[in-house]
Amino acid sequence: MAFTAKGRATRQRIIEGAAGYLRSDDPGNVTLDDIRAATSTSKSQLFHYFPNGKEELLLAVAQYESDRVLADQQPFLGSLDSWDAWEQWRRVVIGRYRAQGPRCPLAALIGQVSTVPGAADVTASLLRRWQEHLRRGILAMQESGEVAPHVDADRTAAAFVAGTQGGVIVLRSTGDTFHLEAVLDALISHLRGGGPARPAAE
Amino acid sequence: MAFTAKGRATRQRIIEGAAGYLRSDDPGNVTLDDIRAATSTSKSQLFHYFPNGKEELLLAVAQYESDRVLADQQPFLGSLDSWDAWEQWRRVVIGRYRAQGPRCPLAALIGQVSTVPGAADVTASLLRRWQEHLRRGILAMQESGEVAPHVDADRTAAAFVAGTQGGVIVLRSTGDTFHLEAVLDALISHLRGGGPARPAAE
DNA sequence: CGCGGTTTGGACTTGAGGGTCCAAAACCGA
DNA sequence: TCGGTTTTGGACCCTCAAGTCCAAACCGCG
Repeated sequence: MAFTAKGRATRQRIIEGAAGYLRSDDPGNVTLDDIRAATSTSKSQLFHYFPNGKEELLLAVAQYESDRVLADQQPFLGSLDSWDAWEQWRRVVIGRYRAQGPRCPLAALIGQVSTVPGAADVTASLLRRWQEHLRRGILAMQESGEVAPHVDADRTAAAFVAGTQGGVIVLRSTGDTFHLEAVLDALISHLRGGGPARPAAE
Repeated sequence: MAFTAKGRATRQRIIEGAAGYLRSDDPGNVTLDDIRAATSTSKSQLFHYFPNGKEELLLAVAQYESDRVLADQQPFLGSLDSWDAWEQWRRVVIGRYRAQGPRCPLAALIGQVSTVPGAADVTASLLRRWQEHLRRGILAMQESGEVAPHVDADRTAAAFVAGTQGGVIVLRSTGDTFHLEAVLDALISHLRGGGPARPAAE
């Protein structure tokens, strides 16, 4: 089972080719033949590099795609330490998803392998990393006094994650970013405005 | 093609049976045989009542389920005219989805028929009705002076829709309602706190 | 050059599942 | 009761796609 350099290159080519295929035109159901065609490989190669078949292959692609999701939000996501950075981040997120349109390769993938146990892990891990970046950003803002100290950073980060996800979901069925923008604006403004449930006697 | 009373009853039994089956244990892929088993019908009945086959059947089930989504949030969703109503609504939503757990019959359905054109319509229609209820609620709150008049009701309603969707999505992969609660709290508190981007010179 | 391995091509098998069809049963109005 | 219509059962067909397998090509190495 030791792959040579050539072997590893082929494996990678399969993953990237499959990812590209998924990103191109909405492919209701992906078949191994589609992937074969998109990557100019043979059936035996697919099973050679992914012995557990389609499941394993799609999971690898999902992993690959999920890394891109966060990478695409950099460098802003990594240093949300000023209101300007937050605005930039918002811009990048909206731009990215507007460009992507109703197609979401990751969602499509997860949909196809939702039955296998590993799929949930990929999603969960992505969400966790995403949320962690946001949490750090909020903490940084608190340290520099731009966000009120009583804000629960983790919970607010969770709200951002949920909001973004929801915006993207809605985008998938409506095709426009109105909801995504609305929820991001609401949450950022909420963050600016001093956090949850200010005591009445403030 | 005119169904008698008995026929209509059978058709309905199929829809409800299929919905029940989808709601029960996570059924990766639904097959007509699954539905047959779950509803004690024969193949010919399925095609008799849904001439376009699986597609049409699942779409009908999706429609049925999507009506339930809103019905489950009543009566609160229909009269969000006090902070108390909003809190009750929040409670009901969270309770419903907590009970549902990571399974989302509607999402599962849409996933299966995402290729057929009608599927997007079912989702879009559901989201539109949902948002409209929220919008009315916000307007009512503005009329009674509980929400600042400069809040954009439609946009804020959109933020709620996106947030809720996202919370549910995250719930699907983590299994708990932390994110859903966080985003709902953030948005409600945002609403209470005076809305988006208050002019600096207020 | 020959010998181990890895890599590749592609024909073949297999099974699942959607959809068709016909005939039997039940139903209903006259 | 009778004839037409609706409803139901279930055997059958047919396609599509995952997975298997074997042999050929390739590649490095002594």
